[in-house]
Amino acid sequence: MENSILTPRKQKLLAMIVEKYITTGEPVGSKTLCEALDMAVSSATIRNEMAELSEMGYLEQPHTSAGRIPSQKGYRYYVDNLMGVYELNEEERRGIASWLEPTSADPDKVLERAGGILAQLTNCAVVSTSPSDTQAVIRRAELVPIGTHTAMIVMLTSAGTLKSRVCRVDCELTLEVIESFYNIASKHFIGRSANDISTAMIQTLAAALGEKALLMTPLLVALSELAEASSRLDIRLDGQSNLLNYREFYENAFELMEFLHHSNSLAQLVTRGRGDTDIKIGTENLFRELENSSTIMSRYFIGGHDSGSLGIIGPTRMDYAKIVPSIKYLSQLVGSMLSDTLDS
Amino acid sequence: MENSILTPRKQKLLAMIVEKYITTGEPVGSKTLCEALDMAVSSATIRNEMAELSEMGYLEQPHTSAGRIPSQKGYRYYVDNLMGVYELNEEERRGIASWLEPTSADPDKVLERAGGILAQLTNCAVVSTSPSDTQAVIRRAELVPIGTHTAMIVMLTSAGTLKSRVCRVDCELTLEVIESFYNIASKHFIGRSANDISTAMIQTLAAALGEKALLMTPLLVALSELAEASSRLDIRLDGQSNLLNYREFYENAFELMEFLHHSNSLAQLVTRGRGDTDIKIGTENLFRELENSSTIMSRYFIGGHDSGSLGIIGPTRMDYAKIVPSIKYLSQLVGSMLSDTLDS
DNA sequence: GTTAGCACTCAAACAATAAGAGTGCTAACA
DNA sequence: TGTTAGCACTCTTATTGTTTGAGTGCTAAC
Repeated sequence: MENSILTPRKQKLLAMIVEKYITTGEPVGSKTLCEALDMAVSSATIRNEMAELSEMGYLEQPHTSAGRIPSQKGYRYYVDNLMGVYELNEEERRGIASWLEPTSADPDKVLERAGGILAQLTNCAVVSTSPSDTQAVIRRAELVPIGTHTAMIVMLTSAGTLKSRVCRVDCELTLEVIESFYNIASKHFIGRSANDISTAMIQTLAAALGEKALLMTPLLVALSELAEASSRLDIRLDGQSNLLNYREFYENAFELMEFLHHSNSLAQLVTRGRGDTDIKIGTENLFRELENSSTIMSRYFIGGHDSGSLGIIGPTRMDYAKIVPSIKYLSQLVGSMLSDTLDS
Repeated sequence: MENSILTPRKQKLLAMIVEKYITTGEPVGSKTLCEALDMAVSSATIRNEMAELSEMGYLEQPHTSAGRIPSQKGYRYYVDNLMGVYELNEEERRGIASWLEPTSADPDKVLERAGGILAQLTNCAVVSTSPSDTQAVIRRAELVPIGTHTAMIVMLTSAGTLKSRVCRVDCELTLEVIESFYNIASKHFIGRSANDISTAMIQTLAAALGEKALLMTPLLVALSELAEASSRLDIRLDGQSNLLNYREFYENAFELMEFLHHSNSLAQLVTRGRGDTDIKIGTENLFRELENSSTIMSRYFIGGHDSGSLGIIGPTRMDYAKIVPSIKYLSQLVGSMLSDTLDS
């Protein structure tokens, strides 16, 4: 981007400050830097440079007599221009793979396992979504009688999501009712995209049924609820408690945790990233609750199609250089495992 | 129980101390008690009584110059003998009911809603289990082809739990394969209790299949995994973040949260209580992670059958007198709602 | 452009003090 | 015998002042 603005030495300093701060969590001062530095340059010079970096907005100071810590802008510059693209070595790759592979082929199980691994690897909270497919259509809709007045409605989409709901009808579940359920389902639901099912449509449908409507309404409502549920993202959350280990979250732990359990917000978070792997730092996340957090979101692909997300939420002070390749590798692995089972 | 040991005045004092401490969170001293007390008795007398209560193990002192707080034994005595059985008034009952009722009949939705309400009402973490039935048998087992080599196996039990798993077979999913799946399923799975399906049984089954075994094995494995999953309790957790608001959990927040996400432990917790509503205080919970917590677990009944749990986890310093009736009422409400839909 | 040196700032650590809460004990009292 | 007043004692908490050390910014010399 605008890396021409920073001299090579400033770049090197900024990188060192970021990396040092990431590992120690303490503001880093000119002396520390000077020692850890091979360039034969005195702490005074470094101080000058740091003063300039501060003025430019890349660093900030908790208080006058403390060292510097990277500002949000500093992290951003580091991530965009300075961060070494660390490659996982063979051993690490194998480690991850051997953890993931013995899982059963089931997508949910794969993601559960992947979430666990990533949480452990990064010490952050992990968010992931089940494979989703905007092209998906409703493939089956079944009514399974549970009692004389109770039925379970099951809906299966072509994307492989299965949702069910138990519902109760006021009259007895006669064969006739069941039959007309199947008629309606196959006529108006099967083959349609789950997004197309609106409450308006349900209402017109019910109206058209005339007197039979009373019996069928709860079933239709269940169907539309299921359609709604099928079209909504299934979001997994793993390793949330990891975040409780970071000082920076002590104060607002409650708010942060509440936020994580609020799946609406998570859905926005997860769908927003464009690009293969998307890093958002601090307020770039737009959610007030995340202003001290960074998120790294990555997409996985099934048979070449963009199908889901895998990412983490952690403190801005995180080891981007190590975490990014882990996420990339893992989401690629997840993608290929799911492709094996789903793409055929 | 052994309430004969405590004089009426000691009982009254203990009750007051517990209640005061519950609301303020501060150790309570003799003077405070004396003021809040109608009995015409001086602080000195109260001090004598408190000293005795301490000696008997009902109270403890954080440090010499602090007031007293109830010990675990003190809480226990309070709960067993002193606690007023507070009755929810009509308004409160209606409030809870009106929050719960508009939910759809689906058990999972009902419990989700109930969990939310209880979490808000008690400011604790809420644990609940879906209706389970030890008598339940496998009712349907279906194979839905997803691709040429991939199938979704769906299992439905008579208790109304639906589980599914995607799995992959090495050969093409011909009609023949599907047919023999149904043969095996209806012969060895349908009508059986999920508990009866063991890996040993799967192995003998596979052995008996001879050369067809290779194709069928992944399907059989999936079936047994599903049986296992169906027989396991489905545990919901709500309002976990509430616990982050209590001072007493600040230090071990991470461990506590980890514990809550460890469903094995939760399952033990939830199944252990005998009796209608079961209160466990501190170390009575047997889990090290809960030694500063109390749990209140209640069962709900569907059509007269003990079917599931609803309970909370919170600090030992909780308002037992108010929480107990809330839980009781709510679980009774849940029971009757679920009976309406499921028992027929 | 770099460096040494120095005065300056500020947080963190420490010690000393004071204030206050609450206790236990004793001796007197009903 | 149970109750009470009084008092010395303990221990926490808050406050204040002091010291220490890290780190800075600036200046003048190289």
